[in-house]
Amino acid sequence: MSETLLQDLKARGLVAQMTSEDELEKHLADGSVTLYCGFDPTADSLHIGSLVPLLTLKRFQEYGHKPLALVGGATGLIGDPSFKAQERKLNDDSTVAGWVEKLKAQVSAFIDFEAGEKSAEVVNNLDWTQNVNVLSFLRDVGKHFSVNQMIAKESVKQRIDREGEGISFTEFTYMILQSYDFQQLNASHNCTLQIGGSDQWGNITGGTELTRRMNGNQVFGLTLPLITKSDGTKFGKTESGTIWLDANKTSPYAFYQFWLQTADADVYRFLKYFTFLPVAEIDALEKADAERQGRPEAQKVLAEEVTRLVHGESGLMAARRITDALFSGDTSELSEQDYAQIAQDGLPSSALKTGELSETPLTTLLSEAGMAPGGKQVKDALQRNAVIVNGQAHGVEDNMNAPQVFAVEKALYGKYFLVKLGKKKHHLFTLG
RNA sequence: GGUGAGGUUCCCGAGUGGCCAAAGGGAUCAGACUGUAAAUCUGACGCGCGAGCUUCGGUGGUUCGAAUCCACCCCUCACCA
Repeated sequence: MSETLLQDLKARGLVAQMTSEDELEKHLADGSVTLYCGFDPTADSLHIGSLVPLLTLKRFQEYGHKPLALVGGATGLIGDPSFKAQERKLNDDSTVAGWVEKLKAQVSAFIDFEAGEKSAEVVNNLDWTQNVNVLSFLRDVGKHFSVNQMIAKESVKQRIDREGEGISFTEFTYMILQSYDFQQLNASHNCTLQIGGSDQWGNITGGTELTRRMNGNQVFGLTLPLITKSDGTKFGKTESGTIWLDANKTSPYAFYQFWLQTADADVYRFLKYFTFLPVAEIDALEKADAERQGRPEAQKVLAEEVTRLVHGESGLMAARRITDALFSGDTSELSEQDYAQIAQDGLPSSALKTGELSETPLTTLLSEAGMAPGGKQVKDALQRNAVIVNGQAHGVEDNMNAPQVFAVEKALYGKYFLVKLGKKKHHLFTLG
């Protein structure tokens, strides 16, 4: 690799801010550096918002550095106030402890633990926080923080300035805890770099400062950009909610579809953020797409690359299998095995109880199957003939006609009904 | 503890006795056009196929009638102590 890591990161647009660029460049060139990134347990799975930092740890490792993934067993109990509009509810400690275990496993999938000197490690800040004595913490650590400076941080400013909001001492202290993590990791692992989202800048610089004061060492910080979408909506959410990394919460198929639906205006940027394809290759793809009329290739490349990174080759194959089946237009050509496979691969599916059909309107049936949040949406689709069962469109007149719509003789292979609501939502009903 | 401002349907936010299932915006969903993209236009958007049913922090009350008035309570925020 003739390019340096920092050059690559910059070319990808992955650097938001960093502490003293020249010195960091020199430091990284000097040899293997130990760096860390924290992930707080705020749910039982990470979502794609954490993907950029995770992949960045991996990028560092590929360039010969040693990544530490910190799981916030302690900080997760407090809650990071950075750029949060409101004070958050505290989660109880057994819940957080359970989440910590899940995150550990998830984070581990992205970095290499068998890489000699640069082997990754997972650490938990509860380990060095839980037995700290309040008084010594206040005297040894707290003394290094100026409340004036803390209040001035952009990340808490809106909470302090905004009419009608406030910040508890608990959340206000979060920054000190995170700073303490950096100082501890510097002492125990010779960790000299922290990376994180751009919202973490205040917390990270707090840590570099504390480490300098307590350990006398110069350490560095680098933040990654906030992922934005061209249409201004929040990245990582869809109609069905958050896109999680856990295959049980977001199936590889749904995950693949998420990336496939990326807007043209975002897709090349996302390729740089979320894949390991060389920047030159991405630029070439963009050029090729622009020259060719019609549908670009980029979304497909993005979906394949990211799905493979998160769910592996088998997850990707499953996602593609379903996608090909559902969007090729002609689902009647699918074999019986294909249907069995589709359900197993992650397409939402449910059993159909023939006995209850006469009592159940389609609106209830489909919304309860999870195809729509309420019967109203199904009704709306029915009025537009947008409900398609095994290739046949149905309108409102069939609403109370479930037994006919789902008549056994119409089932494919005697048991399957593939229902399509609108253009993108599919559900497989199985008799029995 | 005191003073002030607040708590409305996913979010923001109007509404101060009937015309309120509750303005407007956002988000979301469906349709048209497309390329499973964007933009645009159309429709939906408490629940219910429907008759209808249940909402405006909570509980009681006034009234023919309450999101709106009264009492008490809970919660949030700001400032002061």
